[in-house]
Amino acid sequence: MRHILIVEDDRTIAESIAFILEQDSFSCQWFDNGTDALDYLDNNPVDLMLLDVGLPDMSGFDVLRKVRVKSDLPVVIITARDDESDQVLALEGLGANGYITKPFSPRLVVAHVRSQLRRDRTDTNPESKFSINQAMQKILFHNQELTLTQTEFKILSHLIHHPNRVHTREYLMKNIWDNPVSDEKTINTHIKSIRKCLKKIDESCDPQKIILTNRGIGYSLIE
Amino acid sequence: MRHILIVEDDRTIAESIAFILEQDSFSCQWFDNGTDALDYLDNNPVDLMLLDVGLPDMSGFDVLRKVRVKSDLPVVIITARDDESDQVLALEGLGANGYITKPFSPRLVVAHVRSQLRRDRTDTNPESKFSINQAMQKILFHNQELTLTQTEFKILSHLIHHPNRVHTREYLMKNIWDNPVSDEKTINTHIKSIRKCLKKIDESCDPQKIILTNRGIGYSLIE
DNA sequence: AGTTTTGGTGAAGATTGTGTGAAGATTGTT
DNA sequence: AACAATCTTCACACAATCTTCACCAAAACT
Repeated sequence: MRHILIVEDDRTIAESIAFILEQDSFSCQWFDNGTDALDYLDNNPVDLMLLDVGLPDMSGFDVLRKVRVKSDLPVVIITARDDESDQVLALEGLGANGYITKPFSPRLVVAHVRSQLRRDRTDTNPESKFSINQAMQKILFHNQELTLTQTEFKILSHLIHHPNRVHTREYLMKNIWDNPVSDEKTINTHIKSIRKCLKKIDESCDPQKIILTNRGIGYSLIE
Repeated sequence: MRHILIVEDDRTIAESIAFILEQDSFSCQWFDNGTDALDYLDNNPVDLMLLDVGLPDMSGFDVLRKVRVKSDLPVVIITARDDESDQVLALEGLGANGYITKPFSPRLVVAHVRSQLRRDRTDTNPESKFSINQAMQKILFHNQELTLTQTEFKILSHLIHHPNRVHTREYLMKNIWDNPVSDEKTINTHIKSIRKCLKKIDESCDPQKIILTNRGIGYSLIE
């Protein structure tokens, strides 16, 4: 569960944000001033900070400045002032990660929070045995690199991006080959080599249980 | 140098964004439609995508959807519609990373771009075997100077600036040559000479392990 | 059980990509 | 203009990869 730190001196706003975030299975901690929030941050694991600019003891920008001395924590600014130069300052000068102007709906806040945390999730997705490094065109399986050919890489990417879902041969053909090959059996062969690669990394695994054959339809990757 | 993909059908807007980003030492590639942009994305290393919603051939949201099938590339939406539910959809439902509503100043765009890219910075890497002196157009390898021709310098610079990442031949062609040469094999030859230079400095190294060939894709430098 | 359909497998051949040296073209210098 | 340095292209050899195919195994259906 992700833990969100809310720094906002308007109790009503803070509570409505907390309420909606908690419904979305985040946990929240609220402070109405910068000092306490910074203190809390020093001693508690926080995943993201929602930070109002207008605080009683110091500006939200000052809070952000102090946070940035120590960490890269995602910080989303909340403000009543819809001033573009403020936004530029926050995002570029101070290292904010997002910027929401009041009035806003609670859903927008959740959207921003999710958007910021999305990357972390994919980086370290402990549930999946796979991770993809698109830039390097590499796929890790149990944190070990698979040596795949380009076609194999494309097929496995598709499966990983939509796990637990059947990919028909027809679909794979259309999406992986620019000018589709004539024989659908070709895919069988590629799946075979992918399975062989998996087996090479983890001798004890059963590749047919990881990449499932859906008879008469296609293949699917099980998480 | 970070490479930004701009997808925007209004030429004036696209050019002003590109201009300001290039001043800020980003490199840009512009397309006025989604199809071409997606095609480009398949074959080129892009660090961030600026995506207009109103495109001639498909909605920006559709483009984003297709991008997300394959990658976690940071995507910042640009739109004329200041509609909160659109923003929620983009950020939460489709996985956009940022959202800018028109009209906006170029500086705000830069701020968003910087904000998104801040996290994965790899500027000063003390572990690298390479160091670049841009002003002198010199590259040191194990603290010894490489004697490179101008083209070789440009290629190796690109690789060093984005290590652990595949550079397609297409990408290198476009970014290194002003008027691209016709034959992609030319790159092979330059890579060959760069590898030879490395070998000359460090007899014991394996240049093919340092500059990796990614068959069918391109080359990448391993750190 | 026998038959039919579908998937798995390995191997062969076709296709494509890569490394290499050398030749010719281009550029820069004296 | 002559020369040197550098860049581009090319042809060839070789290696990796893709596709196809024939054959066998497994499952589904009668």
